[in-house]
Amino acid sequence: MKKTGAELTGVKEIARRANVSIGTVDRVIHNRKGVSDETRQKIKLIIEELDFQPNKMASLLASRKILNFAVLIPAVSTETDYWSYPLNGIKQAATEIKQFGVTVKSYFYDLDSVESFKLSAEEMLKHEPHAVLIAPSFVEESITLAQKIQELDIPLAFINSDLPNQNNLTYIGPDLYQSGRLAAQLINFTIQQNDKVLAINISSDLKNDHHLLRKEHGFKKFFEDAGKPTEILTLNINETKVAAVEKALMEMLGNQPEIKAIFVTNSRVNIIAEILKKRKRDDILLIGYDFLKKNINYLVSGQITFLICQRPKEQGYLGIMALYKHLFKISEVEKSVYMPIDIITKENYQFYNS
Amino acid sequence: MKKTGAELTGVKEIARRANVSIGTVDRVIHNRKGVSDETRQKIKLIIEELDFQPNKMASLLASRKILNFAVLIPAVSTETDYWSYPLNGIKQAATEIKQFGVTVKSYFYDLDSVESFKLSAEEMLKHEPHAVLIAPSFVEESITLAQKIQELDIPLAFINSDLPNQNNLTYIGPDLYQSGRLAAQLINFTIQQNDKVLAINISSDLKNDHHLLRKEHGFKKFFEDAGKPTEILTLNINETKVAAVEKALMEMLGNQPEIKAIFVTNSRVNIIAEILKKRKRDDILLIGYDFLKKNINYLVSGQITFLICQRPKEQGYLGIMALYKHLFKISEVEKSVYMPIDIITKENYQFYNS
DNA sequence: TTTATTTACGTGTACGTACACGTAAATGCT
DNA sequence: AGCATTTACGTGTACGTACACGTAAATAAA
Repeated sequence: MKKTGAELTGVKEIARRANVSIGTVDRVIHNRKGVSDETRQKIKLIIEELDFQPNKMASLLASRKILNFAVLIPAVSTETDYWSYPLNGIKQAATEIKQFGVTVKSYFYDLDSVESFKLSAEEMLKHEPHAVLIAPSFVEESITLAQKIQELDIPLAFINSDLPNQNNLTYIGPDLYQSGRLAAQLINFTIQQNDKVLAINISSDLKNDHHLLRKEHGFKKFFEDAGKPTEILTLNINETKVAAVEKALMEMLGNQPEIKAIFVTNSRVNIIAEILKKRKRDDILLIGYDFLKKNINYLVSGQITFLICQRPKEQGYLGIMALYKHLFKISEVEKSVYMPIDIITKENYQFYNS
Repeated sequence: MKKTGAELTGVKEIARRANVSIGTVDRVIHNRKGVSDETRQKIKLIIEELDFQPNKMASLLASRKILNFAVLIPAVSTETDYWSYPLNGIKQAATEIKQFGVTVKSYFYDLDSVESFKLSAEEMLKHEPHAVLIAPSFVEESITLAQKIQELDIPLAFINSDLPNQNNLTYIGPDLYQSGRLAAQLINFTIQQNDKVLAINISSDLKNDHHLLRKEHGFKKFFEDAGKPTEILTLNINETKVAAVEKALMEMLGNQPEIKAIFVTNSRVNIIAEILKKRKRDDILLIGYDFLKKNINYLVSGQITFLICQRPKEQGYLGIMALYKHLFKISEVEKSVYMPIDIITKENYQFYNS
């Protein structure tokens, strides 16, 4: 640990070289007025020459900023612990930037209730955050919220799903279409000539679940592009209860005995796995989404072969860090960050620190 | 941006509550002597009560530490650009922690020359780094180096491959055995009853390349555990030139026409891909390692089906950050961090920011 | 008992930047 | 010309911590 000797950088050195006080240098650095064009230019030149980078620690210390970030995401439900992963990422980021004077407060909404979204959003805005991270599950309400946030001139980040043209700072999340294609590719490896493939959407609000449609689209497009004659069937199930799903599934499988692979377009793949296990249908390849405990269990026991996963924890982590980097001017933030599309199997799940 | 009002935290507040000066509090915080046990206890109690966390910015500023990190990794060779990825991660980390007074200097060695390793290591130690990150490719020489580093009481991190019992701060890298198993699992999906599988090791120094052996072991163990009668052949090639590889490969394929899948145990899978393409053997499934440009090209064109990858960039990034977090006491550092084992295909490579 | 040493503290300055305030000089206005 | 305002700076203090230095009191050594 060496000490810094007589430094050749810093506002003091700049001031010395320009024959002005550090106050003037400070004004130039922060683009404040009160400096003659001549002096300003001279100082700017010296800053360039020295490649001066303000000492972040000193700067943060002196400015004693306190920033409050707000997060609006779905609550962890009993049905799925998916949102616990982004939340963990958010918490980790919060821990890391706490020392820089940033607090992160999370607000939750119920995925089954638009009303809860609106209420939580309102509550959040009441606290006048300096930056906002949201998972815009409900399209219309999210647009309304995004516009309010924009009027307040607060940086906004989206995770998990994107909303076009909302002047948001960044979007961090999956490319749904492409993940559907990947599922198709994986299935395509094991499929024989006359096998059929089944895509299943399970959601209590099917028509509004744009996620599922994008994935299904990518899935079908792959086979189309591959020029394969493979028949792709679709099963939409409007309920998430096992009994209802079982009824629909078994009817389909009864009518279509050639089905040899099933693609479930979301994390509810464990419901299908449970049914297949019960019915002893281990001849069917099953592929679905997300690193949930339930799903991992079926991955290990063999009912599920592949899980596709897009780093939910990292989405939360990067979302917060993007806001931080923007506000503290650490670096530029990318408008869109698409997460890698990970493939999880029995043989690599141990190392997936979701 | 709110200002901090009258704070209830900080050494000053602790000093006030304990009826001592901040100097005494400072001594307690840094476990220095010169404080009576009684006072020390009182202050420690108050610190706990307040859950006091020293202001990192102020602390860094006041201590004006300047730390030099040294990195010793293989040079980017013309044959493979693999090491450009860890290097990029290292550079990114360097950029991020530069503002905290850390400089990172990289030293390179030639993977074909033990001598170059020793020379670079010596050169590195001359500069008296405060922390060291190395990729210990040569086992014996690395152990010698690790011991020297330990004597100097400098924190040491390994990436890419581990060396047991070297008192290193952390290891960040792949689990080779398990990645071999994963390759086997992927191949196992498409294999028919009587198909044979070929594992190929390509290295100019086969007997010392412990990486390859670990992977091959995992690969074979999978089939063993699965209780499959699949025959696994092995081909060791001591040269990396296409002509030599081609001769060995074609001879093997000629003798064993039932080979339907090939597993290359390192990034030289592109050599095999080139040969298979030339010989129009697209009936063979090919799987290998690493997100290199050459490999990605064959992934896109279809010769290679899967690439297994263990986030080389992240290894470099995390290695540096681990040293940083340790020295700045940001957080505890894990002894071993195994990277996720990623599967790259034609359908997801676009989003793999290696 | 006197002197030297150790213990247990307090004080002051520094780190590099931010920002409020002060103030000469220049300019504008009537 | 006389006064108000603006321009273009300089100065001082603060941020929270680290650390060197100073010093009174307690203890040990003579």
